[in-house]
Amino acid sequence: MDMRDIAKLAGVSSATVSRVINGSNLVRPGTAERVRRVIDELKFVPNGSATTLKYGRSSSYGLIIPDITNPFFPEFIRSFEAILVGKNQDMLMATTDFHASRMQQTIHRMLVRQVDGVALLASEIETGPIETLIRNRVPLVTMDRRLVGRGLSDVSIHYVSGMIQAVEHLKQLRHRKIGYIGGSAGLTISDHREQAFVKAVGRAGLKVDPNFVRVGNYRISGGETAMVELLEMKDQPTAIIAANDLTAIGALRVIHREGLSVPQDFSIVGFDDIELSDIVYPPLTTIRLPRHELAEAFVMALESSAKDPHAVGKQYSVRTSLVVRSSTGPPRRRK
Amino acid sequence: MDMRDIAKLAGVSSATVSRVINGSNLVRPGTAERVRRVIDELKFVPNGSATTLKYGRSSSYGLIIPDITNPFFPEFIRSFEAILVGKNQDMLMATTDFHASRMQQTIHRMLVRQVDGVALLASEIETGPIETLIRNRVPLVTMDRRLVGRGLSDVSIHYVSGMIQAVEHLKQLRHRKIGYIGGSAGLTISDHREQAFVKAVGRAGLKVDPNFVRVGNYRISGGETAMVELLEMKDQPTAIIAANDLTAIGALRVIHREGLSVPQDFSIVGFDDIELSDIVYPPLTTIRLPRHELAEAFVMALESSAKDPHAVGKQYSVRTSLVVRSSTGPPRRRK
DNA sequence: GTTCATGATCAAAACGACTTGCGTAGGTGG
DNA sequence: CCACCTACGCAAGTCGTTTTGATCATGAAC
Repeated sequence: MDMRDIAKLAGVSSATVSRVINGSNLVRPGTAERVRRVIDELKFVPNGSATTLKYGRSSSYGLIIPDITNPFFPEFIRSFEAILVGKNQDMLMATTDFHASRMQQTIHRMLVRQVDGVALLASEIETGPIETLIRNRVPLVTMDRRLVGRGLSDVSIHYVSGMIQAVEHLKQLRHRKIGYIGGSAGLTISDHREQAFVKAVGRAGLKVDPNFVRVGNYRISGGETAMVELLEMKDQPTAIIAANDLTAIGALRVIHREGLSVPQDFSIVGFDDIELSDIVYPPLTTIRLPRHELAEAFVMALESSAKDPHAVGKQYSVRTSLVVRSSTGPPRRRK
Repeated sequence: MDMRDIAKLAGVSSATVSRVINGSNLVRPGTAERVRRVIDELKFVPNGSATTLKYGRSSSYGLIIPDITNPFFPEFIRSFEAILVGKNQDMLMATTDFHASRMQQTIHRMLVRQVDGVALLASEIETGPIETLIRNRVPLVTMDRRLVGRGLSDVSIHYVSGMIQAVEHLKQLRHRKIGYIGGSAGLTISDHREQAFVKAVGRAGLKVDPNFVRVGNYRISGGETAMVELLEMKDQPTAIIAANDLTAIGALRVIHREGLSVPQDFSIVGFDDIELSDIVYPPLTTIRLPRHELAEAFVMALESSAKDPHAVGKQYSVRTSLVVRSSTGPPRRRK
């Protein structure tokens, strides 16, 4: 069943049917009504691939994330999709599971599908895939890469703002020795977060003890091993900021397992503010990364680049801020 | 850039390029190599919409879920997507957020995109959308609806098997009064779970006290309110089975908040076995719903229906089984 | 009653990949 | 040297929608 069938049954040409569907005002109301009735009756749905073929645009965006199991992403996706639905755009989602080959494959599939743009939230970005996109004039929006170019925008996260609030908060509680458990080594995103920590501590007039800075892997397990290491040290921090909430939760678990308590023995600050952070015990003080604003920035960037793929992209920024819950408090006076 | 450009540059015809891309053996290796080089150099990607238009199939499946924020779904999606990637199929994901209008819209968009089939994991299924799909000969696979037909398959979850294990486990621990916190009222999926509970309790030779059976909403909040109600009763169950893990976690939180402990005061059994259930304190004994097998069943059903959309679908089934952790134990002798 | 404007509609071309039947040039085997 | 095969080229047609310049109808103005 195609538009011509509809046209025949409604006694018009396929051009008129097209006009009705697309809301052109060059059709008499009566004719439009007649056409619409036939469409409803036959439950006709236009063939999108024909339109895509004609226009070279599919009214869909690709979304690439590393790991949908990290609760941060579903919360982002929900906002992202909701915004797109409102604009009659589809979402083609793919996860890389941290494999470069998956990334290549994914991008290829998105090109085949003629997506109007790609949102890339995976951090293990190599130049190859990016070039492929640029070459095919598909706008790309990255996260926290801080590089823009033709058809290439970036949404960076302003870690420092929230980090300063967090350190300030801990300082007021009289913490002086603040530790940090980072993300996976070798990712620029991990560097950014750590730099923000260092900067914030410096601004608070405190010192960063390199021994108190550990690496993690953005997952619970990473927080656990790092915390175990910290507990083995003679000199220990009294407060710990983690690169994300899962890492903080990992630290939390180890602390509890050792019979210690939060925030009496350690104050813990997470990062992201995933829903989970309000559920664990004690509810996590954390630096909130607003998912909805992030999604909005991505969509805005995608749209503006899709409109003019030739233009140079923009740099967007999303601020972070502290959410105080119960995992932070004054340090216990140690012996 | 299209196939003809490649053809020109490689000094062959577009037919040969097509043959190379699709791996026909009617091309001399040398020629194929030459063509491939040009493709790589120009980073040419064939236009999928042209192919889709020609063949009426898009090599992509739709996936509709109610709420991506429920950790059950990301874990499912990961498996589902991984399987599809292996088959060179794309996934078009959409969430309904429990709105019927979103569902309609979503299905319409999937029809426009010419998906080869739809996996519907949302429970608030009305007949309208389903009919639309069937009318357009798009295979549909539902979850736990237990109805099949032309182009309509179903993957049901064998709740009873795991439920019997759970009740048996509790019985051996000497629990006699087992409560149940269900899912949202009015969903067939909630009925199935509750029926499985009733059946399992009956088979264990125990009785179901209607006062011990409460409704929830598949979220933490539902588990909380139901648990509050249970705690207000004079006669209380010693063990509680929940319709899903989030519900169980909600119950857990209330119990802790009241200064009681698990499993000393209450044994708690969840359902699903989301990753979270191993993270909360105490780690949750739960009835595992194997996500990967579920995803496999869905893909299998989709493929078989896509191959022959005219045929009557099949009924698939996925078994559940108990995972014992630390939230269950012998009941404390009460005063 | 003719002309003109204008609004409504039509017919045909275009988008890009793929197939297909046929043709052909070159090479191989008998 | 004939027959056969292989590896391609060529050209046309297909998928369904949108756009275009053209055409038709209607009514108003003269």
